[in-house]
Formats: sequence, C-alpha cells, structure tokens
Amino acid sequence: MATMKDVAKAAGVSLGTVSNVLNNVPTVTEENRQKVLKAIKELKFIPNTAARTLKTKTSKSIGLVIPDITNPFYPELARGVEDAAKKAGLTVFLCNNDRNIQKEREYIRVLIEKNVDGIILVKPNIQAGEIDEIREKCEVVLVDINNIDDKEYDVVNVDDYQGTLNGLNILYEYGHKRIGFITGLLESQSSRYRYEAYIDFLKEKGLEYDEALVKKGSYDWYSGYKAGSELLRLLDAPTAIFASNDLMAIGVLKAARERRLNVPYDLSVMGCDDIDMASLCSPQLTTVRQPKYEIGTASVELLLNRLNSTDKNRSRKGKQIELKTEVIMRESVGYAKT
Amino acid sequence: MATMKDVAKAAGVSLGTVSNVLNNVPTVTEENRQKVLKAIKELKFIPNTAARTLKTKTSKSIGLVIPDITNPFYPELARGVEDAAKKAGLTVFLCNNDRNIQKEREYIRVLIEKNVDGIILVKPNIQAGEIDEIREKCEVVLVDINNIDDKEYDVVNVDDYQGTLNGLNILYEYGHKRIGFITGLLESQSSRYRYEAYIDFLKEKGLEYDEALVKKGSYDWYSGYKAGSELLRLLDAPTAIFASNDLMAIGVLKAARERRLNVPYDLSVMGCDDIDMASLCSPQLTTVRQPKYEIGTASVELLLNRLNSTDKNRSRKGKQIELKTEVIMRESVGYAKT
DNA sequence: ATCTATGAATGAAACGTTACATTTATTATA
DNA sequence: TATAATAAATGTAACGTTTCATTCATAGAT
Repeated sequence: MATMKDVAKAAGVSLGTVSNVLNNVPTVTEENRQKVLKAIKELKFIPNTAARTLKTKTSKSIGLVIPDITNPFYPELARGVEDAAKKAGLTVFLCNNDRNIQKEREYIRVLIEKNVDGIILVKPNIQAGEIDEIREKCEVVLVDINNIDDKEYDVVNVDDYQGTLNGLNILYEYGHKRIGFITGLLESQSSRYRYEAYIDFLKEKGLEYDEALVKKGSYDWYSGYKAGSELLRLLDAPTAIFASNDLMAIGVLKAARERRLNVPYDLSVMGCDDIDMASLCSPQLTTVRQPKYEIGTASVELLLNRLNSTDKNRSRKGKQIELKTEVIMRESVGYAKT
Repeated sequence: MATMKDVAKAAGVSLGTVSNVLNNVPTVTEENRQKVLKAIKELKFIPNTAARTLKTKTSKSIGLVIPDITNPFYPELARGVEDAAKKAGLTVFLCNNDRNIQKEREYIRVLIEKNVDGIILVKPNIQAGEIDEIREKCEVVLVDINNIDDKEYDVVNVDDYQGTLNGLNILYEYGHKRIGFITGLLESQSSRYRYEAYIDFLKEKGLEYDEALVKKGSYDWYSGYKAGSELLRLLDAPTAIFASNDLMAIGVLKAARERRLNVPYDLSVMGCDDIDMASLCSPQLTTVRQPKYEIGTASVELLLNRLNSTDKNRSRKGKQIELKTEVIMRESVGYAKT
C-alpha cells in the first residue's frame, strides 16, 4: 500500500508538499501539484485515515444509535442521516441497541474508541450525566428523548402532542364522539405526549374520559390487534380508534376485519408514523405522519453546526428542533354513522 | 483525553506493560495488572483505535454496501450483519448505493481509506476487475451477485431458482394451470433465476408458455399493481399470479381488490421475500421466504473466515454459500376454481 | 550589488498505539 | 557460590499522516 512518502519520492518533492496538495493548500505551485497528482494516480495511492485521525483528532465518521433498524420507523430515519452525512463527507456507523441500555453503552464506548466526531442517539436510554461524559469526547445529538429536559443539549423532536391533537380533531370533524385510544409504551416521551393530547382533546371538546376506551399497547401490531378486539367487543363500542402507531393501527384493521366491520364505514382508524405499510395495507391507513427522513437530516445538521463551530467553548447552549407532523388522509377514516 | 502514557505514569509502570494488560498478554504480573486497571479506571482511559489501526493495520470495522436500507428487504439483512459483526467485535459502516455504480465506487473508496477489514457488497454493480483491486486492500464478500461467476470469490447467494420452483409447484398442487408471472428487474441475477424457474416449471408440467401471462415488473408495488391489472383484464385471466417480490404481490392484491376479486377464492397470489408487510397485509401473503437475516450473518462468517485465516496467501479459493428459501403458506393461495 | 520581503518547499516532531529487542530480577542447577 | 535459565518489565522504533518552524529561491527596492 503506497504511502505519502512513496508519492513524494515518485514525484520528487517533499512529504509536506504532498500533504499540501492533498489538502488543497494553495501555496503549492501548479507544476508540483501536477507531479504529485500524477504520482498518486500511478501508485494508486489512497490516504490512510487512521494516520490522519491520529494527528487531527477528527475521523469524519459518526455513529447512529437506534433501537432497531428492523423496526419500520428507522430505515427512513437512517437514510436521512446517511444522506446528510455523506453530503458532509461523513460516514456512519450503524448501531442497534434493542432498547437495551447495556448495549447502548457498549456501542457508545466503541464509537468513542473509534474517534467518531459525533453520535446521534435516538431514543436514548442513558441519562443526562452519562451524556455529559460522552460530550467530553465528541458531539452528541439526541433524538426523541424520553427523559432529559435540559436545554443544554442538541435535540431533534417531533410535535407529537400537536400532531395527535390534529389527528383527533379530524376524527371529531368526521363526527366521531366516541374515540378509542391505544397508547404506545408509556416509558417513551412521545407516547406520553400522544396520550396527553387525547386527554386534552376530550376536555377541549367537552367529551367524557371513558376508561374503557383507552387500551395500553406496546407498539407491535399484535398489541393493537388485541386492544382493537377488546374495544370492538364493547357494548358501546367506539366509532373510531386512534392508535399510537401504524403497526397497532394495522392490528386494529385486522380486528375489525375479523368482526366483519367495514373500515371506514363501520369504523374509522387512524394511525401514527406513516410507515410504508400504511399506504400499502387495505384499506390504506390514514395516519399522523412523522417526518422520519427529516429527523435524520436535521440531526446531522445539528451535529455539523457543532463540528463546524469555531466556538469550542462547550458551554454554548443546545439547539432544539421540533419537526412538524402532518395528517395524511387515506382510506381508513370516514364519517361517523349517525 | 488520557493516553496509555498517562496510564503508565499513574500506575508507575512502563508503556509496554500497559499495552500488555490491555491486550491480555499473560506475562504481566497480577500486581501490575491491578495497578494498571486501577489507573485506567481513574483516568477514564479509552484506547485510541486510530493509533492502534495505524500500527496493526486492522480497524475492527467493516463496510456494508447495500442498495437502499429503505427497501424492506434490507433492514433484516443489515441486522444480521450487525449482530454477527458485533459478536466478533466488529463495527459496521452502513452505505446505501441506490444501485448507482458511481456511489458504490465512492463508498468503497471511503471504506478503504478508513481501513475497514472487510466489505460486504450486496448486489454489487462493479465488475470482477474492480473487485480484485479492492481485494488487494481488504477482504470482500459478495452477496446476491449479478454478473460475476468466478469461483474465486466469497459469495452468499440464495437458491432463487429452486425456491421459485417450489412456490410454483405448490400453486400447481392447488390446481392452478394458468399462472401469471411478474418478473423483477431482469438485470438482476436473482430475477432471472426466478424467471427461468417459471419457464422450466411450465416445461416440466407440460404447460404452454403464454406470453400474455408474463409481465415485466420493477420490484416496486406499483409495477405489480399495473402488471396485475393487465393480467386480470385478460379474457382468459390466470387463476394464480406469482410475483417476483412481495411488494409487487401486494400490488397484485390491490389490483384484485379493485376488480372485486376475492383472494384466494377467485385468485391466488404468491410473492417472494417475505418482508414484514407480507404477514401484515390482508389477505396475508403466501410467499417464498428469503432468509434475509441469515444472509447477513453468513456474509460476516465468510468475512471472519478470511480475517482469522493465517493463510495470507490470497490465492485461496473462495467459498460459496447458498442459503435455502422456504415457502410460507398464509392466506393468499387457495385451490383453483374448477 | 546588496538587502529585504515574499513565496514556495522542506524536514522534523508529534499523534497514541504495538512489537520486539533489551535489560533487570528471580529462581533453579551444578 | 557462581552460572545458567527463566520470567517480567522496559525502552524504543515504527505506523502514515499533519503541522509548523526553517530554509531556500526569487524578485523588488535601495
């Protein structure tokens, strides 16, 4: 493997000059530049990032730590991260933590060992104290945080509360007064926001909170199916069901089908997230879209802000981005029967 | 950031000793080992991989180059790669090439610059010559290759031909004689194998090849929808349709629904791959499952074989793994109407 | 013709590890 | 008791870059 030294020798210049052309330092004369370029091509020289990283303390790689790429929410987010990273000359390590704090810690450690310039932590399980430790080593962006309120961090979030409210309001406009609600895992902040929105929505519309209409789900389709079945079995069954994610909404669709209920004529269903499946299932799911790809790109932007900042004074306040959701009207919501 | 030097000083031993405890070299005395461990903890020392890589020429990272993580086929494969890599102490760079040879080349170059120990190329677009060049720098495993026949490479493939044949035979057992076929992109080897299987199936069963029953698809659901619609519009429409992937099969489901055809009573549909959606759509899709996760783990195994091999003589022949498919019976296939 | 200022190229030190040849300390053998 | 053999610890030279203080060369000013 050819090194810069070899290139220098081949080009008949010094090591420093080779470095200069590689880094586009303008002081090098055109003649030398050409000689070096020629040598690089001939020797098939490829710079060694390890050496560069050792010297410059920047690796041009970042870590993306997510719960599980296999969860249909994350591929698009990951793609957003990757595209934005690539544009900025960064390469990304993909890490799945399975919502397991131990794995999360391991990965973070490995990423630090690898001198990543930054880490994007999606739904982190670790706490503020640990995050501060990480920030001594590299930049950190938090996405969809559970339990960290500090304004000091860079954070990307989604307005889950408002989004859910919007979705429920549409259901209301369609004449629904009895609306079932399936929660996500309430450990997660976004789930709690969605649930709060439901409660506030009822209050605002002067509707009564009926415990029977609220079911706890766990994000997987089967929990939605079960919750949906229970809801539909009710004597006074809801005319619409809001599920805190699409997978569970699809479960509800299944439950409805089993009971020979026609969605949306007999029952309206609304999901959250807008995963691929939402537009592919039948009926197509009306849902509160999460800007998954944009979450990814926004996270990288925050990271780049820090990385390109000359202000190495770390006390700088964090920047919080809140991305907007959007209700995507498809087939699963219709007017309430009167 | 504390270095080994700092640790050595704090522990009152030499640099080499620190290195030895870090690398579990057994010659270090228990007393010193403890002193070093203590110093490491106190100084919160984290080894610097860049320096280690520079010295040892191994980075403990690998690259995974896939078409697009957003394609439902790949998250599971990626997950398989990651899990197997993690177990072996490797971290993985995720690279999406969008089936674009230029992006593929760029990523490969970056990966080499980053001193990856190996690269897993899924559906590579580059040719044998280029691959040989890469192999001068690091190990390479090919997955689902299009156009490279050489037995010299490490390759993971799936028995698409046999899998398709199995699927078609099941359709036949269910009484179907007129079976529509939707191809994938015929640039891809696996698509061609599936198509060949269809042709051979007909021959074997003494069925006539009817051009009208074969439609070209492009892997996305809409192409399946279009092809399905055309097929069902036929005067002598097929009683079953085999789609070369699930997304297109779901498109067929949609086309059938539009024509008020009941799947599987009026029409049987079989897909390929078994993506998540296949079990979530309605009716649930019967499909030829691809062992996506296992493809990932198998690729890493091949990589590890090479990496752990003492035989640095690169002339060693490659190893080809062919993974088995499996027909997953669900709801979309039924008996042909007589 | 000498001196200065400017621009370009050079050379060596440093980054944080590993690896290996030496040195030092300890124990066993004659 | 001296010597050899063994075990443990040390010190130093890489690895391939970047960086920066020097040197060298050229041209302009006096």
